[in-house]
Amino acid sequence: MVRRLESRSPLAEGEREALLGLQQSIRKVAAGAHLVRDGEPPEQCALLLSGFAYRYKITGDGARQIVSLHIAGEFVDLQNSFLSISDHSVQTLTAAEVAFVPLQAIRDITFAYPAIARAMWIDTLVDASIFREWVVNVGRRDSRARVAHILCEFSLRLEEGGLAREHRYELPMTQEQLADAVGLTSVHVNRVLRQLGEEGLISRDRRSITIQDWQRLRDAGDFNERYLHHDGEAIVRS
Amino acid sequence: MVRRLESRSPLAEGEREALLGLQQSIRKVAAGAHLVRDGEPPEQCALLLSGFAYRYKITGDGARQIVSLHIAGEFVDLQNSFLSISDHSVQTLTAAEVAFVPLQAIRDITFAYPAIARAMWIDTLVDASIFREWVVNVGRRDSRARVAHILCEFSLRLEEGGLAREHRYELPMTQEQLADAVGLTSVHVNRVLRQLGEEGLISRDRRSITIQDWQRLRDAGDFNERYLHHDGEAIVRS
DNA sequence: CGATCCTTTGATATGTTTCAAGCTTAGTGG
DNA sequence: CCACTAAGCTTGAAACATATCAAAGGATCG
Repeated sequence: MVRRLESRSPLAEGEREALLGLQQSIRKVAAGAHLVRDGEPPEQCALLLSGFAYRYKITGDGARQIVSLHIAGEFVDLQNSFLSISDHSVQTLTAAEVAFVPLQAIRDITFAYPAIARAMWIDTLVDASIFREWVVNVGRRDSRARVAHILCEFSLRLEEGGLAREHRYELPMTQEQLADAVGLTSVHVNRVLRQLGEEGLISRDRRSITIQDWQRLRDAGDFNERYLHHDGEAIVRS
Repeated sequence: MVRRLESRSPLAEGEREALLGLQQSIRKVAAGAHLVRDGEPPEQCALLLSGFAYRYKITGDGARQIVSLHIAGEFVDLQNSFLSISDHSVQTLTAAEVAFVPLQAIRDITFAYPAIARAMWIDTLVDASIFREWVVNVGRRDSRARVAHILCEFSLRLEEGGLAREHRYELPMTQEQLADAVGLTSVHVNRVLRQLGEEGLISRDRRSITIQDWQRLRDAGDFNERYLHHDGEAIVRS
């Protein structure tokens, strides 16, 4: 599990063992549970073993902006691991299994094993790349493109994680949550989804999404997967 | 110079020397020069010694979104340092002095000195925190709040860098660039700036900004500096 | 001092939100 | 297992914020 994530960057030998030996407690948490709370000092670093979670911030007038979505196999919390106060919250979207590792253990292991530090660092750099793309999505694309873009992103990430096949996947988000991820209203997201359906780009059944025409959805969403840095090629070797 | 940046996290002894000994070439570059180009493999890591730069992406229909602004003393390029293809471009805003360090040297030094790796990692985590805040800014705040927010952010960051005093600073951006940073039109940014002026929150003279009423601008921009992680307290010690 | 880039302003167009209501689905307790 | 309830989805009509278009006025730099 842990290793799967680290496969982005060159794995070492003894380091895997160190990773596997990390002190951890595995817990099942309910949907809607908070893994990180804005304003509190992080104490644990959560790794999602199953389920979904999202990262969000609340504005002064109560609006929510979701700034990222996380799927099984991802570290939810390296972003906070060296900052003493969280600047955002993380909440589960579904019931989930989570491995909690004490932050101190993360700090120790990264200090002792440069290759592990590097792998985790790279993981946070990829997160940052996705944040940048989301700034663009929300800042410069119209509603149709925003929704199409995020559907493309989820499709690729879920397939990479083995959670989708053939451009079909379960997306356990309400339309309101989707709206909060793309900076729109749930009402408008609903209209856009309908429109994408009518155009034959996607079809939906409850929370399940099927991308019927990948190429056209990709175009509609101005989607280029480079920012996901998925291909092993995208990562440095030395 | 280099050390100043590293002061976020615990400085070590021999490590400073290693940092200062980094192979580098210092060059003056003109305004508008590219330090990083989208789609190309990064080869150097640029540290801004003076001047300003911004990070941006272009959408399929040619719109630009600026995803971050960088000021003297900041690493422009750690974000790419372990990814083999850049997912965005970086361009100078003004004439600037830049120290270029070969990426390989960065990779080597971070492998050899865990404390340096950690300091740089933290630097990229703070960048990521700012990206998140920008997602919120552009996704969930109206035009007035967006502009007010970014003016607050610049004020604090410039003061932190010794480039502003008393809430007064030079902001070497055109209104079009500002617009591309907040996801609006330059026309609309102009109107908002005028309005903020009329309300007595700011005053402008050419490219110089004076925040006349910090508290009210802060409120208008829904600004909370926590995400900047400026206070040394915000960083981990062990 | 001429030319170009930037700023400013007005009028109109448009995309998205807001408000409101009806409908469907999933969950819960009797 | 059905009935009830709450949550989420869907749709329409009107309001509003921001974009677009257009043109004039300033500033800056050879």
